[in-house]
Amino acid sequence: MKAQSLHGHLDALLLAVLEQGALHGYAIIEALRARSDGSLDLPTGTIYPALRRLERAGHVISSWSTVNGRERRTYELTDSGRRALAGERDGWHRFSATVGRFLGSDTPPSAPA
Amino acid sequence: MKAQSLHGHLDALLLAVLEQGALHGYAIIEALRARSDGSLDLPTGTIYPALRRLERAGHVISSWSTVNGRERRTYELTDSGRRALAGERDGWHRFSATVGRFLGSDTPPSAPA
DNA sequence: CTTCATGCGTAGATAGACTACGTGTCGGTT
DNA sequence: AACCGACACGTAGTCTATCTACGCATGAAG
Repeated sequence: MKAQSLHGHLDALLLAVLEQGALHGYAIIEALRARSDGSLDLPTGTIYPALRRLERAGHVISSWSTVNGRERRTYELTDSGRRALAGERDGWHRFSATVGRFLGSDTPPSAPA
Repeated sequence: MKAQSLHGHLDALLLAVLEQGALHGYAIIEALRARSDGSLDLPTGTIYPALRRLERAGHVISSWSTVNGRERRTYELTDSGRRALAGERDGWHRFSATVGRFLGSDTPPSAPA
């Protein structure tokens, strides 16, 4: 999948993966890849700047730790981030409903949690 | 809605509106606005270049006509365009399913045609 | 005659993700 | 011991697609 199409929806995805628990950058990339069956294989040059944007915006906070001699920066959602996520979720639903109206809204209902 | 988020999906939308019949540029804009309840209000500077892209790609063909002393350029889907639309549709479904898996895939099923 | 809706079009700005680098550790292979 | 791949972070510059802001022209309405 062309991640090109992610334009404007990446922040929402990042907030969403962090909703289920704090992760460090590399793990976020793997989480996105895993939960999308490999469709979303985003390069570090996309993820790290995005995370810093989110941190500057106050939606996440980061903290360093050392694991196996490797420096990790772990990101965690803030309250502001949780609110932002709710907004992004809403925006996504409106967006996908609108586009779906043109391209066929029959998105096969993937099994919910 | 920020049309910003359309990035990469605009061509699909254009092909989709043309699927139901040939239209000229201005009418395409109105069709998008109408069928989206005003959510998609795209400026001419977005539409016209996009249509020319599609024409260069062979997905649409245009023809001039004069109506009420006004020059109109009417666009029509080609076979290639129809095939492209099928692909875009497929791509959209995969995309929205993937993103939906993270943001909640519960897109309310809007009534089909 | 001025203004608004219709209708086409281009040039330059802007935004957001991408490519291509660069740094360093750890573990396994040769 | 040298090397290479996985882990883990990060930045600079490019690229693509949409947007903003124009410009031109006709017809109808005030």
